[in-house]
Amino acid sequence: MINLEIANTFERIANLLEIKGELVYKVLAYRRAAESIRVLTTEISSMSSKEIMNIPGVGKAIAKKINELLTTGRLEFLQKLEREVPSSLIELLQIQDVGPKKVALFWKHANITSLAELEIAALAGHLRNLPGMGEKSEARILAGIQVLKQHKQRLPIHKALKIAEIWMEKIRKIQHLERAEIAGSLRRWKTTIGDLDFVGSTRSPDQVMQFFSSQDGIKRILSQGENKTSVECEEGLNIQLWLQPPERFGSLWQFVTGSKEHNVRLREYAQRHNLSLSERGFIDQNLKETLCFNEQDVYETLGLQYIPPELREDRGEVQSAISHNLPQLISIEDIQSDLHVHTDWSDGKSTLEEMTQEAIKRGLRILAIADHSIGSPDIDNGMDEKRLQEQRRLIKQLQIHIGHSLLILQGVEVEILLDGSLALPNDVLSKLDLVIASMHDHHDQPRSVNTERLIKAISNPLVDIIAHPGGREVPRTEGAELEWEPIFHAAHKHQVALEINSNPFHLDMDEIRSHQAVNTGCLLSINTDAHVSYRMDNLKFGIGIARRGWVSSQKVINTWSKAKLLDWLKNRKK
DNA sequence: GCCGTTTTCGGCCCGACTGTTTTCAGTCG
Repeated sequence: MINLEIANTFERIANLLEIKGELVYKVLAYRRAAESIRVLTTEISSMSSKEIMNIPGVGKAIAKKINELLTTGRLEFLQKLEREVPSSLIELLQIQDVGPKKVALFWKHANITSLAELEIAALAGHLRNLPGMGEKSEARILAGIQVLKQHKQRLPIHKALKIAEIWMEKIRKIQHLERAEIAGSLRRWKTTIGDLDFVGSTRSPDQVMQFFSSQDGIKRILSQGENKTSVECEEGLNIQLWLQPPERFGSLWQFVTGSKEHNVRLREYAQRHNLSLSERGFIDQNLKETLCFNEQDVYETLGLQYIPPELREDRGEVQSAISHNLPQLISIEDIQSDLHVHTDWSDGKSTLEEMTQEAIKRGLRILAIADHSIGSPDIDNGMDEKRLQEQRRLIKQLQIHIGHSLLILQGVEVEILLDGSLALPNDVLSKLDLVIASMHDHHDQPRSVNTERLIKAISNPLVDIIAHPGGREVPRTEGAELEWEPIFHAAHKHQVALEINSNPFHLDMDEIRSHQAVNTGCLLSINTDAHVSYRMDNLKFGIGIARRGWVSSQKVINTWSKAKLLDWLKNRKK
């Protein structure tokens, strides 16, 4: 059983216990354990019992359950729970404004156990007579069911960012608003975004909220107050605007940026120092306030190192900030090269010249052209020996033409075949400056087969980078199932860099794998995989993943100088 | 159910908003 399955099991237990009406702290304990396990960088099945007990949020009782899951694949506790509480109730928790108490109410007072039954009851007006319910609540629930039925998924980050930028512009034009910023999971660069959060400072909150909720593009107002207003926009996304006066802006921005789990951890730490922390600032036991104009003031008041938004997920960042031990995260300014772009020589839309000009415009020092090889699925004009030679000649000419500011390398994205061999022979690959290997099909093989296939490619001494190792395509497929640890060890041993692909449809490896890879000693490469010149702008998404994965610049070969990178390429061929 | 710079027991983050209520429970982030 893999970590994800174990984490999902505990999440399921938490949901069922919550509906059953179990003590909230017990529910919370299962949720915390589930989340720690989900982001663990080692497979639990390979851990000792002592190591398992060291997982944050895992104590005696949960460790015992993990052990039962690992040895039998089942859990008696969960099976008993499922006999008591219908599991079809869990999906009701996804409805807006429906929590565990309401679910239990519908179940116990109206014998409702599914989404369909709830909708029928709401349409028939049967919910309004339940204790604590009324017509308005019934209508809200019906609206919530409609939203859920529209299959509303979290948006990929690049789409959310586009919508957010439009709204940010609208919001900044509102009068009496002194400052406005993006917060929430978008500021933390999460791969998918559920809703948009904005924060602002003002002394006239009523007027600002009035302006905000009367903007074009709003479908309905979910709630409106002077501190917080929540609307659903026409794109189907919920948008929140939070306001505080300027002297409280820092604590507000910190709070709304989240994550919730990070904030809980931070507030617990504040409490141990006899301070109560909220979006309004700090308050001590004598009710004396400490206000935070800037976000940094929040962490400084607690004596902590400043924690960048991307790390605020309660994955040990507070502990590291206490000991002033946070990593120096990579930033977009550190990047000197893009080592994986395509041109119209294969399936790209831009020419060699256009890609080169774009790289110069972006201040890059090195650009590697890596068109698809023959043998790649859905590519009609994959590169073979002859066309690679031809392209090489043109690259040389282009290099002379543009001078020394940018070094153009000739690479290839060679297809990893089903048996792990490469689609081009070694004597062709050895003439190139850089070799990227990747697999684009047959992801549905068993985990061990996929793993072996990838490791065979990694072991080829001519391979420098493995691109998008898992092959996920958001949201179409999660890609190949892999045993990551042996892959990391092989990549480390053969000094092959693993890619963080910045294309928002890939973002592969993800942040957890990236963290794990670096911990195993692997080198990473962050590339755009741009198929048209302006897509080099996607780099920011790859950087977001790396920063969320605690990656510092030394581990990323794209931050290296020309000399260092060329040295590495030369030496590893030996 | 977890956990400890007052602790192996008694806590466990905090405020905003809504709706159904006459003072609060539920939900959310």
